[in-house]
This record gives sequence, C-alpha cells and structure tokens, in this order.
Amino acid sequence: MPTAAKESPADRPKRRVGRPRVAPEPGGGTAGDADPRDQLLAAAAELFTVQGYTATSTRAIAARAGMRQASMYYHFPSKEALLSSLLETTVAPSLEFAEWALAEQDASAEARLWALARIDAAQLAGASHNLGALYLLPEVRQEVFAPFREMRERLRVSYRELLGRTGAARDYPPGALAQRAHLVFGLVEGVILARLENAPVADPATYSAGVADGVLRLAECGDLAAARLQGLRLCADWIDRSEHLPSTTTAKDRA
Amino acid sequence: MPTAAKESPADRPKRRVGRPRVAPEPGGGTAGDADPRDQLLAAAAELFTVQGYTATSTRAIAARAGMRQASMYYHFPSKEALLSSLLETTVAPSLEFAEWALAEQDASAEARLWALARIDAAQLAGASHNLGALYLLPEVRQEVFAPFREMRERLRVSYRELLGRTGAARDYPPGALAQRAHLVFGLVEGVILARLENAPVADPATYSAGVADGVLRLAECGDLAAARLQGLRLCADWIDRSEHLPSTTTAKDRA
DNA sequence: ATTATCTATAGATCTATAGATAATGC
DNA sequence: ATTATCTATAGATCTATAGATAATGC
Repeated sequence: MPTAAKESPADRPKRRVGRPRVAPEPGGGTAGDADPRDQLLAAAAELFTVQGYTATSTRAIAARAGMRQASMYYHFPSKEALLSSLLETTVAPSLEFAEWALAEQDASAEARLWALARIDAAQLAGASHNLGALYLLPEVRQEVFAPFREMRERLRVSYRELLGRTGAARDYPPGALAQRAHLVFGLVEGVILARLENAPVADPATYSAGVADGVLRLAECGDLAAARLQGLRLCADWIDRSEHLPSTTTAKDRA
Repeated sequence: MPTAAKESPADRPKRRVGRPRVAPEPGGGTAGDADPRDQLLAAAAELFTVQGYTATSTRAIAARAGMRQASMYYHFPSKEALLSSLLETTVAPSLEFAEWALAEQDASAEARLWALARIDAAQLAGASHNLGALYLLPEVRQEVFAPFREMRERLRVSYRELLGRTGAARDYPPGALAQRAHLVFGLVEGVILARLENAPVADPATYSAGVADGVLRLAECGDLAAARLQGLRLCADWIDRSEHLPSTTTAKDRA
C-alpha cells in the first residue's frame, strides 16, 4: 500500500518510482502526472454515473485511468472501496461547513440554515458528474459504506438542529420537527433528481440559492430577505476561510 | 407472445395451458395461480430494489417467479423491457390523477396541487419496494425507456401548470415558475431519498400530507388550511371514482 | 393447433490473486 | 530495497437464442 505519498512539489522531470506504465494515456491524454489514486477516482466518477456501478468493469476504470486492470488493486482493495471513497468526498465538504455553521453563534439560525442549503445544493448541482445519484445504489447498504452513511446522517442531523433553532420552530406541532427536517433534506437532495433532466440546473449558483430560499419557506421563516442576505455573507466567510486554510481541497492527507 | 390473456374468472381447477412448470414455488409459495407476467414483475421489483438492476440476473428473477431462466423471455423480450414495464406502472397512477385534476375546474389550483402532491407522494412512500430509486439508473437514458421518460415529463408539466395557476404565481419574478416547479417536483420525489433511511416514512398517509403542505409553502400559497381541506376532498373523490370505474388497478388490458 | 414452458448452449464477460519485473532511492 | 506497475489466470458468472416437449383447445 502507498505510504502517505510524500509531496514533491514543482518536480519537473516527472520520473516516477515503480515499473512504468504501458497502457496508453486515456481519453484526452491530459491527465499526465496526476496522482494515480485521483486518476482512478476521476475515472470511476465518470463511468459509475454514466454507465452505472455494476455495469462498469474494473478493466474499464483502469483503462480510463491509463493503467492495466490489476494495477487498480494496488490503490484500492476492491471496487467497493473505490465507490466508498468517491461517496465520502462528496459529503465531506458539506459536512465540514455544517459543523462550522452549527458553532457559529453570531449568525441567526435562519441564515445558517440558508447558507448550509445553499452550499450543499451548489455542490450537488455543480459537481462535474451527478455523483449524488450513487447514494441510491443498493450496494451502499453494505458494511463497507457505514462510514459514508454516518457522515450523511450527521449532515441530516445538522439540518434538523439548525431548523430546530429557527424562530418558527417553536410553533411547530409536536413531532413536526423531525419530519420537516426530512423534507428540507429531501428538497436539497432533489437537486440530484433535477439533474436527470438536462436543462434546469444549468446555473448552479442561481439554482442552489433558489433551493435555499425554498428551505426557509418550508421552515416558515419570517423575514426571508434578511436571512438570505446574512446567509450569503456566511457562505462568503466560509470560502475565505477555506482558502486560507491548507488543503481542504484534495483531501489526500486523510487517506 | 401472449395474446391478450383471455379472462377466465372464477376458474377453480387451475389447469393451465402449456407445458407445466418444474421449478418449485418461489419463496412463500403463495403466488399460486397469479399471472406469470405479474409474477415476473413482482420478482423484479423486489430484486431490482434490493440488489440493484445489473446485479440481478435474469436467472434470479425467473427463479423467484417460479420458472426457469429462459422462460422469462416468453413474456418479456429483454431484461430492459421488464424494467421499463415496472417504471411505467409506477408513474401511471399519478399521471392519471394529474390529468384528471388539471381538468377539474371547480376546485382551486392550490387544492388541486395539494392533492396531486399528496397522491403522488403517497404512492412513492407506500409502494412495497422503493421503485422510485430505479429512476436514477443510467440505463433509463436508453431509447427503450423513452415512453417512461415522456410520462414522467408530462407529470412534471402538470405540476408546473397547476403551480402557474395559483394566486401567488402572479407575483413570481420572471423565470421563477419553471424553477419552482422543479423544486416542487424535487420535494415530492425526495420521498425516494427519505425511504433510504428506514424510519421516517413509516406512515405514508401522514408523511405524504406533510409533503403536500410543503409544496404549498414552496408555492407561497396564502390560505394553506383551506387548500388542504379542499385538496383532501379531491383525493377522496378520485378514490371513489376509480373504485367505480373498471380495472385501473392491474392495468393488464393496456399491454 | 396453440400455448407456455423446458433443456442446452454459444460466446462473452468479470473480479481478485499470484508472482514477475522495471523503474527509482540509498 | 522499495515502489508501482505488469502478465497470466482461476473460477464463476451472465444474456439471449434454438429447438424440444407437455399441457389444453377444438
């Protein structure tokens, strides 16, 4: 197994350790010197969403990543592990924001809820492939995917938590909070279904703002305009923050 | 191919034409004398949702329906055709209601929208297997599924049409109608995602009413209580109506 | 004669493991 | 010595077609 992949930044002569590849550069041939693990993930993302998980062979994934079928197993222990990694990188950013927002006591719950929906929806809408569609695979019920399912559950709990702290929540009938949280979560993830039709999600920024507005309407928030304004600033703060912090982007350190 | 399956009602001695089956009765053995086509559809519904489409072999489907693998091909020309039938029977009831509701000028648009969402969501929530999850299969983009996709499109257009006739719609900013229609559609189909977690959809009647309320909140409907009351009556009317009419239930005549 | 099944099979896969090998690193 | 690939392969599938066959219908 690969040991922590020591960084060698700005390493021009791209000589690599290990037996050289013989497989031709895939597709556009642009990948060049990317991390093989990322090449495999990118290939799988494309093929799983376009052809389906079971219908995609490990041979096809490897070929698109520019290596032979068996070489894939040097980087991932199984096809399922590959899918699992893919799914985790999908929820991770939204979850990070959610847990930051929960602690951010300065902003109103409404604004934080708006911002969370906005960021989450934008991620689902903007990702280059509709990876959210993979959530529904029956395979995801298997044990290997438990970490992913837990992350997703924590995300949903965050929605419920923020929803419960809004002003309107005090007037909900008993038991309504949990149900509304599911509706809110469903509205956001409805983006996945909307992407099946081609047109609507063309502009992720606008669409995800619309979703966030919808979330506050479901919550029966009083002053939507105010929450939206404050929420937009939260989104901006978060983006600043993550640009200053190191490497939330590729997430290779955690593996 | 089977020719129209002539009815023989109350035919006690269940002697059937054709070579007898040798495969043992499947599972509980309760199927008994059901239409083989329906047996196959039921088997496929279960297996596709539990194991996944590609991961389910035609052998497994046939076995669960109590016949040999090759015999399936007497009833369906391909595995895809089987899936296609399954999907069509899922949308058909909601679509029928939608087109009836569009013509029902006596009721307010709000009430009709509520009723449509209620019926559609209840169907998604209550079906014995989460068939809606199959909408996201990449295979569905293929030509064979064009009829199904058209039905689904007509359903979405019905939502948009009703939404556009509500009182609040006059105040929507330009272009907002189409987007809201997608949100509404997404909220309803969010039921599919909610079913992935076990608990929430335990009571489809309550849950789907909550979804319908949510739809009117997204629409910014003024008097929700009134619309809900009138909407409930529309649902009841429809159920009466379809009970008096012949055979919308099994839909075997259309095939 | 018609119907609904059966048996048998062609031809094409697919995942994961074992073990060899060609680079760089020291 | 370590790393990242390679080749080869076991063993197990899977869909759809061809053609035989055992019932009922007339």
